[in-house]
Amino acid sequence: MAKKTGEKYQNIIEAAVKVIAQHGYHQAQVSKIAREASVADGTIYLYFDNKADVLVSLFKEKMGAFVQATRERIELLERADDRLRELIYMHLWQMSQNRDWAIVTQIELRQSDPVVRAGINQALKEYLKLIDEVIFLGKEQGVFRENVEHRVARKMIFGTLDEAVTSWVMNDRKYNLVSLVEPIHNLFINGLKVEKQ
Amino acid sequence: MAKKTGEKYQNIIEAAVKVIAQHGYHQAQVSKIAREASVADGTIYLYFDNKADVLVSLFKEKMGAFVQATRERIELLERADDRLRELIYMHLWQMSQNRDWAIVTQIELRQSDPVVRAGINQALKEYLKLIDEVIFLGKEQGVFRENVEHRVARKMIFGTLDEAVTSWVMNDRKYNLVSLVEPIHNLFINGLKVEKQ
Amino acid sequence: MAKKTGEKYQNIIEAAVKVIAQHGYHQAQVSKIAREASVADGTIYLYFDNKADVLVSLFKEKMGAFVQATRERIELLERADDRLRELIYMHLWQMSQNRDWAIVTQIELRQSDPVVRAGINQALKEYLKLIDEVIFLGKEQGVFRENVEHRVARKMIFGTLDEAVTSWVMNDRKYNLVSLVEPIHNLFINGLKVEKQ
Amino acid sequence: MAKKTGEKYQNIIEAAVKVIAQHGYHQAQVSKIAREASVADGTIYLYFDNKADVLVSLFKEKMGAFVQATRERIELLERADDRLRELIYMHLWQMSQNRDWAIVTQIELRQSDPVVRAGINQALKEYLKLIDEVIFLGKEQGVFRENVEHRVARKMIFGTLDEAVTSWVMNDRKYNLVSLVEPIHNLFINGLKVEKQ
DNA sequence: TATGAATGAGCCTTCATTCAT
DNA sequence: CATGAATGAAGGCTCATTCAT
Repeated sequence: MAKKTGEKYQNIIEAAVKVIAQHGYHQAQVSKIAREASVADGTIYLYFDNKADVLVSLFKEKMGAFVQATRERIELLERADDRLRELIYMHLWQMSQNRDWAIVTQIELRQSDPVVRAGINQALKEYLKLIDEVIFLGKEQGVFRENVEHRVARKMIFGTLDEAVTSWVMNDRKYNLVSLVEPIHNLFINGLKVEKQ
Repeated sequence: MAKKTGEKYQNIIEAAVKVIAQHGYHQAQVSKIAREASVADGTIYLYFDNKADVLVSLFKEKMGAFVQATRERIELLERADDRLRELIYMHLWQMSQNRDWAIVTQIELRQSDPVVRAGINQALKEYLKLIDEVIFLGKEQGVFRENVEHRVARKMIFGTLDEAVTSWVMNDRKYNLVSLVEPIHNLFINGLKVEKQ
Repeated sequence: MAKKTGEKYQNIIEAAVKVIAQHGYHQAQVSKIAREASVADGTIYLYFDNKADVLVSLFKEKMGAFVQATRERIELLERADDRLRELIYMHLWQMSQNRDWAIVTQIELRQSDPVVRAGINQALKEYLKLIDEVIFLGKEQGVFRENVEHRVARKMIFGTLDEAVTSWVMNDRKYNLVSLVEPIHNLFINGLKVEKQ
Repeated sequence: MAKKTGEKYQNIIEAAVKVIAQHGYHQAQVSKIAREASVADGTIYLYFDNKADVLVSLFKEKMGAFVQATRERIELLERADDRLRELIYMHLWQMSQNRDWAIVTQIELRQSDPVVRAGINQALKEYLKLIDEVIFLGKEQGVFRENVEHRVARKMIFGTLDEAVTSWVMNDRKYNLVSLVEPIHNLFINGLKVEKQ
């Protein structure tokens, strides 16, 4: 039904990101997005099934690019621990590069209704799969412990990065997010404990 | 103006948790909460300023008890690493004990509007402070590394636990959440890396 | 049912005048009047049938005193034109003496619902009767023209005074209302026309 | 935001007059007005900012036409006393022509809240200005006395006409309002006093 | 394809009144 | 007589979606 291509399709998605970032999820009415995209309200329904579809599509498009960029970069590296560092870097760097997107993904889109949430979670799986791959590789390479539960490690990696970005956005991005790459990586690899002498 | 005590006050909060867990945030109308609490709609406004106040109060009450219970338990232990394990345990155990509360806190309340969010974040700070205390203690005791950034560690601990519970709720609680205590604690303490022989 | 006497009865009426003058008709809730009168909400219903009854009683009490005071004063005078001047004077003087009452009667009570209006109109009749008496006397005395329609003259007298007070209240009582007595009386007696030489 | 023109705009205003006249101000819900105008509730908000705006617009539209029609008619006449008679005639005639409008303007709209009142008073000023013009002209022409306070005269003229129409509406229009033109005019011009022989 | 005017379902909150104490 | 906690009905407004042009 909805033609999910074309210049206007992209325009609408960009407009939605901008409007949500600027006015917040609850003030991002269809008509406001339409105005920002310089189309009529009804035109949005030629490209999307409904408002939720706009939000899910937006997340999928952006998240798809996000994951792909990350994957391309980490696959240039050999060792799993280096890949992990690169994944952390890409996550924080990409978020810090796009102010609007960070606000939308960390704050605003979390207010959305169950339908949108379901779509978002679907899109997130691709990213979680990427994280899993790094963990599995690390085990294969003997770089990560065999007895690490990969599901737990995945939660730690994603949960920490997510919390880091949310916290950074909520604190009005007062510090350099990328500066957290090394401390986070260090913590993931070495844990909290003091090394035995 | 609002009398924030009494049996009805508690009833309304319990009713709100139940209704939100059962019907979702966007279907938790004041009248539905009132019916569940066996009071008239107007009675809610004798105890709360408005609907947002119900939600914020609910979170503060529950979160306050959550933090206090956790604090009481961990302070029985000496070592920071044991306290961390107890904190992880209490977090996961308390969430797994109360199905409704887990749904409300991990899924539904995140959809709330900025006013509610602000109140929630305020209440969360107390918990983050508790996590910080454990980290600082660990450094003092020489159990955790001095060079660990406590803000980063705090994000790791909270982010991981939060993600773990969310994931568990979203997967319809198919597994035992408390079984994650040891793997998570192990990961936090030892990190991913293989121990040198 | 309602016991329309006693100290509290008076207190409630005075409280109602004060609250309405201060907060406006639409912000004059029963509970606010009760608090001002230092009684419980329910107590009001021991002295009045309902809220409308408070307002009507209030108007009747005050208007009764208003009319009686006016009547007593004008009956001291012989000539109808002097009585008319005194009536104008009493109307404007009494209103200018009691700020709250002027606001209540000219602005706030006009916003009331039909039931209250009906009660007010009833109470007003006594005053209109007094005006009529002056007109009839004037005709008898040969001071006022016989061919003046008394109903029309009554409307002129009441309408003008009413408009004068309303206008004065709405302009924040910036001028001395009593200074209008002579001009108004003059206009009533002589009309607009230039006297023939 | 509100598009204050078009056929529907007029329809809604007419519907509002009808509904208010028929059911009273406090029973004139937006949905009732919408039904009467054969539009959806929401459509009203395409043409008006809110309910108060409907009422204020209604008054302004009607009052504007009222004043203009009166102005056009009186300006055909030379003498100020003739103009005054025409103004009285137009006031009473226009009111007696439109039963609903008379009820709305004399009874129902006076119950409105402060916001609406403010809008109404603004619109009334134009009419008071017209009355002033007649008074000034009369003085210039030597038809009215120079020492008549124009503000007082204005209050007499408006107050009397307003009271006459209100009284007529409240008495269920049992008599012919226009029959009051001559007596009122006579009273305004000649006053109450008996002419000296 | 594109438009944008029209639709109408849905909900938080107030406050006059009651009645058990 | 007096209290005041509890009741519950009622309505203005928003905004995603449609459809005639």
